[in-house]
Amino acid sequence: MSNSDKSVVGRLRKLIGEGAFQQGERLGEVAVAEQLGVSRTPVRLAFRTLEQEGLLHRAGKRGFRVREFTEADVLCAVEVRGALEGLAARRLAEQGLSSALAADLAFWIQEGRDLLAKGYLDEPDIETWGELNRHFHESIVGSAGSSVIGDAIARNNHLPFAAADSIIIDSEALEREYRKLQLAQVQHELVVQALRHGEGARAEMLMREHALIGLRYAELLDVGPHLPV
Amino acid sequence: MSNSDKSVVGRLRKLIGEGAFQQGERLGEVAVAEQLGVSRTPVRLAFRTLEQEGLLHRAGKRGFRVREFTEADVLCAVEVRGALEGLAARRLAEQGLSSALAADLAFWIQEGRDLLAKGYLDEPDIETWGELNRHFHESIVGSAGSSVIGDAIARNNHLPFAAADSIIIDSEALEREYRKLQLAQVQHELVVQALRHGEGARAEMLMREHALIGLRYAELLDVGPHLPV
DNA sequence: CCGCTTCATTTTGGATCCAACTAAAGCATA
DNA sequence: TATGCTTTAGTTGGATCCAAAATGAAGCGG
Repeated sequence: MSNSDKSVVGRLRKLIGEGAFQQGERLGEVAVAEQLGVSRTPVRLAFRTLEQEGLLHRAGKRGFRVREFTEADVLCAVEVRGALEGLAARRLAEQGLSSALAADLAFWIQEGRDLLAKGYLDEPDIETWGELNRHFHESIVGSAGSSVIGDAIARNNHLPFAAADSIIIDSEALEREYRKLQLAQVQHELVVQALRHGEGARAEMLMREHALIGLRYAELLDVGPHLPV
Repeated sequence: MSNSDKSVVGRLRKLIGEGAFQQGERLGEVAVAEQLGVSRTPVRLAFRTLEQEGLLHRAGKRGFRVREFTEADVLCAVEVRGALEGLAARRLAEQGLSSALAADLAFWIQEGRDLLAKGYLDEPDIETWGELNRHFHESIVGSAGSSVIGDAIARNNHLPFAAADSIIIDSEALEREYRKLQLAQVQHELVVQALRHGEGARAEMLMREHALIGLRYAELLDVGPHLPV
């Protein structure tokens, strides 16, 4: 809420995400406060927030430790997002798309088509895709009839590797990323198709699969064929 | 971590759950601090925790408001738990049950059978069922290979109506509750059966359905037949 | 009469102080 | 030498103080 408060939480989140602290390292309030140049109070507040976000957890009776993540945790966090976004998609399909939402989704679909139409990817496209991808996912989750799902996803997304916009990993291999985004675009369009037809189960499954694109699609794309789109 | 800190969070959680504050009511730090007889500091810490738990949310640029819940939110929170527990069950089925876990689950299944064997329910049984139900669910979620799912469920369970042990609502109508627990027991046993056979999809769906028992089964049980168990 | 600006009150954020508790080191004794 | 107790340093929680920001009201001007 306040500038500094947010900034302390944000800066710590960033530092943890960047691996500035060792996994499992004990964080003392005074040490962190000095490192960030603030007093203990905002750090204490931030620790509570970060604890709930899952980035820190209590170390016995005193202090906090940096949460350590295994590969299994990464996969699990992605699957959790898939399960939750899938739930949102199912609910949306079952309750029926409003025309406003249908138009909204169609707009982001078209944005994606436009982005990919030129047949390759360059640096600024990554940011553009991130934006439209975020809008697309937020439109679906935000229209599921309750903010509870969105909140759960937001909390899960605090794990740095779980967020939906962590698709782009390698900005060096833009050709592979282009093919990945082609697949993502196809999945987006299929999800919208399912939503339009009220196919709840299909929308859910497509969304769950879509969540895995950042993890499981890389090996396919190195050797796989180009998609005819 | 500290007594008072936990107690402030816990007391506020309880107060909010009991509806001591009006939905959407603005909570001032000083007011709450005086009401609880502590200084502002622990209240400020507690507010951050409760915000992350979803019980409070920021009111514009100043202060927090009590989160207001609609019926749709309640249903959604239960479905979220179902989706997450279902995910845990699926993963568990796919990775295979350890013999230790199989024994553990079998134990809680047997506890459930013993509890229901006498053919009716009395007051202390409610607490007993709550215990074994909690153990059963925790065993599954805690063995899914990562604490990420469990954390997400724990955060969701902070919504007072979403937790798995909020099945028992009406301790006046013990006969209906007995039939509800019979169904819950059957579902537990079916889940374990699916887990044993590695039937991931079935385990997931059973778990998701099981989550709805507190919401959607009441109307059935008023008029429905007794189960032959 | 309406709108903008300014001021005062209220509320929150940050810093500091003190007390309580924890963990570890050191000492003594068996 | 090992075990157990005591002491001590370090860390965290709670309270209070001060400053900054925001909200609401009052006053001024168009």
